[in-house]
Amino acid sequence: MQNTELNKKLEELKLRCKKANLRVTKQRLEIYKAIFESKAHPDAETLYNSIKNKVPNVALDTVYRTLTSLENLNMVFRVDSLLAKARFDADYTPHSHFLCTKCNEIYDIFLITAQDVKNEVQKKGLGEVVDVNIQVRGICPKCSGKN
Amino acid sequence: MQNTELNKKLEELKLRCKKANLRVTKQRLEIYKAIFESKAHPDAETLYNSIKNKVPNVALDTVYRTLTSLENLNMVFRVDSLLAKARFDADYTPHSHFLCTKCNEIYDIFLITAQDVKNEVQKKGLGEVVDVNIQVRGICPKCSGKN
DNA sequence: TTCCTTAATAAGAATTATTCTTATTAAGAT
DNA sequence: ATCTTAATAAGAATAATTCTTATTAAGGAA
Repeated sequence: MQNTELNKKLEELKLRCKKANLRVTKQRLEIYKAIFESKAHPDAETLYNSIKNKVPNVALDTVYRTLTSLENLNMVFRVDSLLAKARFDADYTPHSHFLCTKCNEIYDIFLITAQDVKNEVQKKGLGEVVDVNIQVRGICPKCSGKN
Repeated sequence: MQNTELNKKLEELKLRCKKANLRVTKQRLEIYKAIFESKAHPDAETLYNSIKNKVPNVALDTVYRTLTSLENLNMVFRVDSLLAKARFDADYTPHSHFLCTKCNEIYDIFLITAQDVKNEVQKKGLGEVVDVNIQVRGICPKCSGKN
């Protein structure tokens, strides 16, 4: 059996939909799959284009609505990108983002933990932490030297 | 003599304008002053309203253009806020942001250093770091308990 | 000071990401 | 198989930001 990881996630998504009284639609599943399978932290329009073949006349608006519902189900999250378009990630393993200011690619960085930040903020009573976003902007190795 | 800190900054701004062949305009100075004096990480429209009395018929577009030029001069930076509107900060002392998801206020947190993150990324050769943004989202003490 | 070049501005149109409106479709409970 | 209503497609609307153009003014030169 292939794609065990993805299938597990899809089952989890279905479960959470049911718990939240949301219907399991082809659009929700396909959009989730597209995010899960991409390493590029895609934006709404990219996702829209990548599912068009599977859901022929899907509307861009549906992608936006679905992204919001997936976000509420904690199946994906919005990457704070300083770019015009919102971008999304389905990978909840603790990591941070390196955003290349030349090519706009977002790379995952797995050596810095947001958990320490969370603990510290919580400990000092600064507020109730929902999530921590550590984002590094810079020039990626591929782009350094260019232009 | 009052506002020594602000005056120093304004002199620095003038200096950087000259170096970059940018003209020192009343609009640039007033917009910078408004950001410097605010602790609220204001957005473009807020700044627009707060300088209207000093620059009566300033255009919102000028605020946007000026913010970009101040950003290029490294006099202000964009706070990555996950909100629709971009928000700005003139405080370059190392700090992070706590964004309250209820009231949308952005609080400065001075106990986490982005420098360590920068060093680590650079050391591992992941890229050339321009800036690090550590952002915590959550509920601030004022808002917890509400609703 | 006055003149000159041109960067910066004001005004408003245009653009673009995102959200809303409405009629239609289909998920899933009965 | 039927029914209720959440989710959808289509396209209009909204709102943040940027662009276009004519005008103004910063600041260097005369």
